[in-house]
Amino acid sequence: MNKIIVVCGPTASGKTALAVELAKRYDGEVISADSMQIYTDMDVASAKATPEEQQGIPHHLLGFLEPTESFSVADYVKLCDECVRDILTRGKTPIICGGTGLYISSFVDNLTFDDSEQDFAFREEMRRFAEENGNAALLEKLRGVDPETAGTLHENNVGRIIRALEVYKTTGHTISQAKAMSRQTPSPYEFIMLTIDFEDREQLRERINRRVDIMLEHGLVEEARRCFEQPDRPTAAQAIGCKELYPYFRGERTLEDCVEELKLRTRQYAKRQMTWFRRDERIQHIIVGKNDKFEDIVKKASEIIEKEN
RNA sequence: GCCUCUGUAGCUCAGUUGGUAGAGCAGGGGACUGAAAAUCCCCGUGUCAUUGGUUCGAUUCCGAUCGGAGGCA
Repeated sequence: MNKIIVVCGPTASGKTALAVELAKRYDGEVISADSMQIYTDMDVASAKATPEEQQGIPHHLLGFLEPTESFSVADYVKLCDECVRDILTRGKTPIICGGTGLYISSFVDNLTFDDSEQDFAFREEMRRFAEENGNAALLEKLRGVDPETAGTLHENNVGRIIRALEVYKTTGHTISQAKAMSRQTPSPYEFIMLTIDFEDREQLRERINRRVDIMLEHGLVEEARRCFEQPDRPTAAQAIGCKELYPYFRGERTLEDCVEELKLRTRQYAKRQMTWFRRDERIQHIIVGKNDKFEDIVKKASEIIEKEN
């Protein structure tokens, strides 16, 4: 095996189990590609592989950062690369597994991020500007310095507009230029990319529902409460499975209602993930039929891998 | 039993002074380069409960029937 295996797909699709099984077959180690599993104290909500699920296979980039810390794609790409090098040096197969499309494609495309800083004060200033003058005015501001990017953004996408302005302010070049520069060298690695898809969307819906129920049994409420009581979590607070329970902690809604909301939000998230993975033509789809067992999925994956390698 | 209100998109409801209807949510599709489990964009034909009547024309007015809610006995 001289290629890197990537296992992506929507939440609750069974990526973790598949990655571990593939690691056993191809002498691999798993590198997580998940923006929430990087954190400590998010084990249940982020569905981090438990020691039993890991089955002795080494897992990287899981739970190494305090939830109060912020993190970015740039950090991810750097850390992921370190893991890959390390694993390859030891003669093993890296298996990248996760659902954060941005992280995965940034690594696979070997994006290079320059040293531009994040300027939170500037972001705040721009946010206020938009509130006072309207989103359209903010977009016009961007059009003045980077018409190309401005043309691709909708005025309501304030966050992206601000980011584009921030790049210009902190680096002097536009985000369009930065994008072009970030793609100068293709990845030195070769990848076999797999995603798990379902014949019928209802299958995934059922898996999601079942998984949320299991999370509750595993202490999701207590974990979410810790998140609720520690508000200074920049990224971690966005985790699905935490914020949906806040109305319950505030006494505004019943736990049952919040759990329904959580399932709904998870389904919607899964849909966005599928959109992401559908777009990338390098990704090969493993279609899971209604009667397929885990072994069938592993078999389909192995066939693709053996053909590609 | 009588009276009142009500029956419109999967759900909650607008609306049409009579010319076959539209929001939110859900759902579907899409975008995505430093907080991405986030952020944002696009997509609305449905026997207007059923059935008679009035009318050029009824989802809209009138009657009956069948659901639902409330009130009085």
